[in-house]
Amino acid sequence: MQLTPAYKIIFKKALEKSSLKPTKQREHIFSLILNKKDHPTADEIFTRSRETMPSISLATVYNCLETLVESGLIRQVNFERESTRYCPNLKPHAHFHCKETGAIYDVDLPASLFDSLKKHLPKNFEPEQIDINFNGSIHNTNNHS
Amino acid sequence: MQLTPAYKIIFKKALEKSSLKPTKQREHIFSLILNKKDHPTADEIFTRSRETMPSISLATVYNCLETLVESGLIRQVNFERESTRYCPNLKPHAHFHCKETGAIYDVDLPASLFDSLKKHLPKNFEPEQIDINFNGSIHNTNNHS
DNA sequence: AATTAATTTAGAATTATTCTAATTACACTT
DNA sequence: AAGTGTAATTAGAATAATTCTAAATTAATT
Repeated sequence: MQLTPAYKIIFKKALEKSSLKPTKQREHIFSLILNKKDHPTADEIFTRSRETMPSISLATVYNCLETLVESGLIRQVNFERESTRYCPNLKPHAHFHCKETGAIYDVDLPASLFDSLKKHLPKNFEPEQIDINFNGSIHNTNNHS
Repeated sequence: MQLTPAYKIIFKKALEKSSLKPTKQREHIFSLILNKKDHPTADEIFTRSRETMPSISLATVYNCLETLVESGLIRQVNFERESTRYCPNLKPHAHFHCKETGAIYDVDLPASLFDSLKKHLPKNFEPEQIDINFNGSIHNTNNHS
């Protein structure tokens, strides 16, 4: 679980911009989220972290996730009131939540779509973030003969 | 806190479609949400309910809200992991959450926008619901001279 | 090495929601 | 009208994700 040199620089810069320190724990958690691009919960991240960093605590996982989000390195994803999930994809995209399996999929969207959404807001509404969440199921498209 | 005759019919039909009973408590909570179009939490609804129906319990409020949502009479709105809020607006719309005041505003959107969103899904993804949430602040547009 | 500030840690506390089991209400039969 | 059965309501306990607290550790700086 290692950051590539390129990501290591991004990581350090993003934290230093808010005068936060690039600690072992923060780097560990960031690399973990980057390298397995599902959308893990804090608790899943905690469990995975312990495999290679057995001394890390759950509180630290929560703390690190918070700082990574604040620094803009990862995003939070919420579906209903399920546990918050974390996502390293910073491109404009939506999420699809399969109600059967619980899996979450990224859905890339053109930036223009986000722009046309914004046009429907009153002029004095200043959105900072737009979350688009689909909820549904995934059909099986197997060919039965 | 009374339902209009027209809404009373809608209410009964929606529940009976799922063979649920149009009870006093369910009607009370539905009318409460309809008549004050903010986006109250279960606990706020509980408090307001007790003013005119002091014997109602919090569990009943949760139960009723669940059945109203299932029957399609109201919608749930979630922001991050804040308490779930409830919304009687069934037209296609998004929500804007003011991070300063916590207030939630309905933002009407043309159905066509939801359609173009759906076009970006893989063909076998079947969305049942689409939630669009803006998070941000509201600028003051006063004229200072 | 001493000082300071930030970070991590373990465990307690919080809070929204769900669960459980008992009671009540109501429609339908006798 | 009394009895039966099913659904709904109720109070309070239980759950689970997250936050808080206070102490311990780490790292940077004098």
